[in-house]
Amino acid sequence: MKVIFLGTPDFGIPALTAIMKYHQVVGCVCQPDKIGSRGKIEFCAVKKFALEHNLPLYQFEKISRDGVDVLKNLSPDIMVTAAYGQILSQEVIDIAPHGIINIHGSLLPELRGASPIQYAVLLGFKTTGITILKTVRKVDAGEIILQKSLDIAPYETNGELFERLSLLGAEAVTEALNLIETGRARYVAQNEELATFTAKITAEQEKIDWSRPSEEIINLVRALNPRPVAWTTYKGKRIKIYTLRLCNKDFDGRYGTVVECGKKSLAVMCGDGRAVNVIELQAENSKKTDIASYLCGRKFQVGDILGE
RNA sequence: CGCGGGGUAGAGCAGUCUGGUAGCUCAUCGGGCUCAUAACCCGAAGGUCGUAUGGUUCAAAUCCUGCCCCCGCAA
Repeated sequence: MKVIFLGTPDFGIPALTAIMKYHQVVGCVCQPDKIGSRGKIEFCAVKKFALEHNLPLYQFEKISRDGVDVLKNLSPDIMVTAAYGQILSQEVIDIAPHGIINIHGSLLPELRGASPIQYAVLLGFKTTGITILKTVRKVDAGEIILQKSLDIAPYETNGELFERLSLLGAEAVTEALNLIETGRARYVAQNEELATFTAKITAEQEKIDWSRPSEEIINLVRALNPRPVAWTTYKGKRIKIYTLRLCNKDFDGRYGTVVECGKKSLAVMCGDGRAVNVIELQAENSKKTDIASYLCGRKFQVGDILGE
């Protein structure tokens, strides 16, 4: 089939790679270039990939306004979206005879919206997966073509899960395209009553609230790893926290207090009376390091308070 | 020209303001103590202080300049 692929971050790369193998990619669409950190322009993963593989690339400020005619002229059989990042109008949805299918990183109808993978981790889900669904005007509400599930490991980070799901998404979309091409696809409506919604993680959420229970803090930290990373403060300076583990020792103290500080370990009290060990962190102006290295050059003392 | 911080032994940092032959913690190697140890004690090795082998100076990690790389914030 002639396929137009719409995606922006690396989530869609495995899927795009798989699609190229079995179909003709007549166009790639991604979000316009954005100014990255410190004013440099950064190309998104899909753009880099398209350039490397000589795929026709399109970047629309607003696809529903600027892209319809362009994409129509490519006469695709179907369009595939994977974390593209723009809401699609009915006009866009109707461009291809087979419409648009979307690769979504959750088991719909749970976790619709912008951040399904982060929220699966944030909420401490034990299982999640990939849903291939028909794109309709209402976000992530279309009929389901197929789903594949995946167990989430106890301390798995968003980044790790993201990568596994992107691979699973490639498998799933390959199967789905095959079903559609051979006319065997079945479309199953979602149960609207079970739908839950995820918004983008806000900056407000990134600051660790040590008064929360240990498990919740651990989930927050791993949900924000590797980006945008949870943080706390120490003596007025911001420290990013990449990895926490539940501490197996018992301590007393108010939340946010450093209750243990050895040569290679640091434990902080949480709101539920349990402590967590800081494993990986990053000070301002430095790189991410493990706690042992961190403590070589910077000292904490038992009784220090974090987050104030 | 968005704002700011940094590049010093394998690692993480101090020293830079107030120029004067480089220091701390961890790791490494050797030795000791111990029933034993990731613990403790003693000792050793390891750096032309990002780079131009640039400028100022009797003397530069430290002051001035160009370049490279890294990071935080804001978008």
